Amino acid sequence: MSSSARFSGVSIQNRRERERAERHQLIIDAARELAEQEGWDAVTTRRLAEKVEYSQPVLYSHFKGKDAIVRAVAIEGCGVLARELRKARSSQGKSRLQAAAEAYLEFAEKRPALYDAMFVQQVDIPWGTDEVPQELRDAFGELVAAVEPVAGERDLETLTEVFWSALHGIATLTHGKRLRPDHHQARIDLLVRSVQLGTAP
Amino acid sequence: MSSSARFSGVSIQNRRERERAERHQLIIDAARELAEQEGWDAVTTRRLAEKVEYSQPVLYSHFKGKDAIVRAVAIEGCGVLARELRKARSSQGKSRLQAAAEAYLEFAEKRPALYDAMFVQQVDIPWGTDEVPQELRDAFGELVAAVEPVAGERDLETLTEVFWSALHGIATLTHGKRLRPDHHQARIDLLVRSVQLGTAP
DNA sequence: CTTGAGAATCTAGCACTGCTAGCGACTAGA
DNA sequence: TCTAGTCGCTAGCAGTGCTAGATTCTCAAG
Repeated sequence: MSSSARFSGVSIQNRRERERAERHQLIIDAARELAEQEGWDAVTTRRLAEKVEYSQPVLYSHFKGKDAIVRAVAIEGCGVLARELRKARSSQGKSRLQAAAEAYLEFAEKRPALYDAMFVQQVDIPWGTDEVPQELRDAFGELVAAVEPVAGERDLETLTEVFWSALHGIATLTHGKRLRPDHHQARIDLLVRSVQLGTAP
Repeated sequence: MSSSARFSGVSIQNRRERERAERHQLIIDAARELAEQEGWDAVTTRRLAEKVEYSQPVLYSHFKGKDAIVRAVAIEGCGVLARELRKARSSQGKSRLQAAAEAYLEFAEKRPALYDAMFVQQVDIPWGTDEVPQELRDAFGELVAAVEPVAGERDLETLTEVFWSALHGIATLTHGKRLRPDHHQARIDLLVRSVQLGTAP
């Protein structure tokens, strides 16, 4: 085998891998778009395959199953949420806590399908001691950073979990039309004030 | 038609209606049991029909579809939750708020399938201006009653919504293994304290 | 007691789901 | 040019929710 032939082979292999990675991303994007346009019920392997213009089995050469595709969308979504929360850090005229709460709930409201994949559908993303995806760490880290200034003597991580739970509860119950649509801002203000109040004076 | 014949006819009709009502309840109970034992994924129309020892179409003579069965289970579940919260009212040694929070989360943890039907799966139970089932009113009413003593000058219903959201968030995130299993009690205490703190001194 | 109308129930099937075995075409290296 | 081996496709399986149409059963009237 000549050196040029070997080089050519490697190059072709590289191109193949690149194309494969692109198609991998194409599937994730198509799934997210389909879900955002028509809901997760519309995301069937057949429709997804049609959207990416391949046959169904191709999906299974990239992902172990439909769940794995949803999981990939969810993890990307965590990255988006983390960036949104980071942007909110620098919003003027309100506390970090308030800004984070509003940014979080705005994300949940504007991208309900994405939010659903991330936190409502149980897609067993590793969360405990396992290898937690960086996107998740980032998102939770942003919440910790928002809570930190008001934690006072209270345990930071526990307080963040409670704050997050309240936001998550508001997000899902609002989406399910279980809370009065007006009073949305009042709930946010009340929550933020409650979390702030424990600060040591 | 003789008078006795008419009476007999009415009686038979009554018996029929009674048997029909019993079977209606049998279906709901079977669905709940199946869900609690093996999860909602296992609740298929076929397995449910087998469990009640009728064919599938019988289910559809009682309910418009599978969703309606889940909804019936969910509404009954709200009744159960309401009673649990009511029981917690009279627990000694802790505030009403604390007792309600613990009772709510214990219910969610001990009957995850039932909780899922009630508040996670979106089964569009009427909630807004429509005819809201009494069971739902009762359950939310119990939460309002628990929050009322500490509301102070804050809007009672809004504060209850926030409190409920936090409980719901903790319940679902705990179930999805998103929160640290130890620290459960710490989260409850922190939440209760935060909600209490706003009370006018 | 027989009979026939009407209700109650079941069988069988549809269109869909996630997923996969196995075939055929195409590619790349000898 | 020939031959491995990869690649993607067709076709199919077992399952889903749901329903049309046949069948069985019930019960009052004759």
